[in-house]
Amino acid sequence: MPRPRAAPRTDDSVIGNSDLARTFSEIADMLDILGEVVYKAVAYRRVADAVERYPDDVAALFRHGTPPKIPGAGDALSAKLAELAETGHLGYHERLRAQVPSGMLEMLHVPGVGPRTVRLLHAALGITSLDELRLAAEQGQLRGVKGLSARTEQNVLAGIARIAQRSTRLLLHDADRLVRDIIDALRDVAGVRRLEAAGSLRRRRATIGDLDLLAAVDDPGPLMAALDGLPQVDHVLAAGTDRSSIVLRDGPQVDLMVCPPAAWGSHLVHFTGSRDHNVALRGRALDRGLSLSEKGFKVVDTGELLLAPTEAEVYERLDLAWVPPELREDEGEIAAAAENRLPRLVERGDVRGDTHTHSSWTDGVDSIEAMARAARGRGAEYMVLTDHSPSLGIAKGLSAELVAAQAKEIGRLNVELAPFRILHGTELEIRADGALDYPDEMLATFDVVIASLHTGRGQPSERLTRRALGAIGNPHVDVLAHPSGKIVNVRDPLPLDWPRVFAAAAESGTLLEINGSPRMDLDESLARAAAQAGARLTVASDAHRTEELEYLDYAVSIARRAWLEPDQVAGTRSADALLALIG
DNA sequence: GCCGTTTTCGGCCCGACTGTTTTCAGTCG
Repeated sequence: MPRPRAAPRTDDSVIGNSDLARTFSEIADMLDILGEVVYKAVAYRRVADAVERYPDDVAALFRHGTPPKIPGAGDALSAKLAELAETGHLGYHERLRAQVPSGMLEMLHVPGVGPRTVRLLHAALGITSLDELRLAAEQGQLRGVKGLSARTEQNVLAGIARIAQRSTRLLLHDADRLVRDIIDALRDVAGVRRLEAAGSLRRRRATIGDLDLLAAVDDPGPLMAALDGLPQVDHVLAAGTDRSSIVLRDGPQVDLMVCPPAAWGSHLVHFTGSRDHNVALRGRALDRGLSLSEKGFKVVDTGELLLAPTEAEVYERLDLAWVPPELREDEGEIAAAAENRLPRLVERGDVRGDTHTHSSWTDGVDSIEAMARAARGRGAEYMVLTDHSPSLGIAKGLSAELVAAQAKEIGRLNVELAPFRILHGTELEIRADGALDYPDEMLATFDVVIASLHTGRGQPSERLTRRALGAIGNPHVDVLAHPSGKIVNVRDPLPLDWPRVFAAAAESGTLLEINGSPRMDLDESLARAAAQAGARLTVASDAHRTEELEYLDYAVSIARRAWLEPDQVAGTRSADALLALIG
């Protein structure tokens, strides 16, 4: 399962964070298949997660003699990280690979097939790959293995067929739409008191695996029946009294959990996750003589069950402040909640203007006026219109003459739409050679200049970094837009040297954009690192049509996951204060 | 393999559902 993307490799590193994480994760799977004590695999997975989310290049830090403190890595795993970082190889990993072919790791992806089953299939039938497994199931060989049946064969074949469908995770934007439709269809079913999205959707992760729903009901029967009967349902995976899983025609799986209203709080905490956050909460409960599950708190000594109707009551009993869902990743939020120093996260309502929008003057669909009216309708006080500069030919970038004409049009609209304001900006191309697309005298005429890298993406890290630093260092450039250049499920991030970029942005006061379009760039780990380096950020929609102005909400979600407070986000200011800030 | 305001050894989070089973292990979230 993809996680928040890690820092990309820099030029002098031989192995990136995601490569390190993948190796450790593979070791964990192999240990499981070999039947090692489970906690060993747990330890490798914990370190894999931590490395994946680490904001700096872990291997480079090892090579520079300043090894980072990775949570969960003791002497043994730190030594293995060091070996991998310095040589690009890990002897231990290679020895395990000799015992467990890579095909056996792929078999773990089949739903219902875990390490025990993989081991069993290998021992009984010599199966070492997904293809061999499919063949054996098709030929009816699995039913001959003790503990397996003809039914297992069907499940395995169905599972293998589903693997291809589920290869990419849902973009948050699409998941929202699917869940909204399902909730609308089920909300009025008899006996449903509450119905909400939970899981990674509620935590507002950029990509979603399964869709999780929680319902408080008087009687689960009608709701479960209604779920199974939805037109968008392809088939039912599992149906119990407390939970049900279905697969939608579009591919994603929906897990619906039901609970009595009196246990809503503990269920919502449990089903919102993340796994690591929940594990930490349950450990904290045990410290207090309580066993926490979705049902509530069980007093260990007496077995008495203490219900938690609200989330706040769950956290309160653990001596914690209520933790916003976006922070529930076991990334320091529990300690912060214990010490009452959780951030006052930026909210959608704090944001007064959008700093990146387009119109039909370049590659947008709607007129400037339509965009402005729609933004105003969504509660904005202002928007920055940032149509493209000329060298981005595909986007009909604006000549100097058209820029002047656009300024006139904006002046006219600002009279008409006052007090709403359109600030005149540009999305300025940072050319492949690092030159900027308009001369400085012309840049000085814009209210706001946001600079972007769209071309020369294949350049080495140092060259890309120097282009970004060049733009940041130009006094007329106010924002570095979608800094990593990634697009979710489509395009990998550029391998910039982030510590240098963040330091330069903090020094010059150049804002770093959090773009809420399907780019979702910066992501939360980079945005958090940027803020910790002292840089200020801005949230923006990058809308090319009025409907896309809602992307601003997604940028706010990333900002919240990055622990940002209102002051750290530029657009929480009035238009005048924003202009004063970027001076 | 990690870790310690009760611990340097003995723990390490909890429950539902499924399948093949006569009481439970494996898988999943």
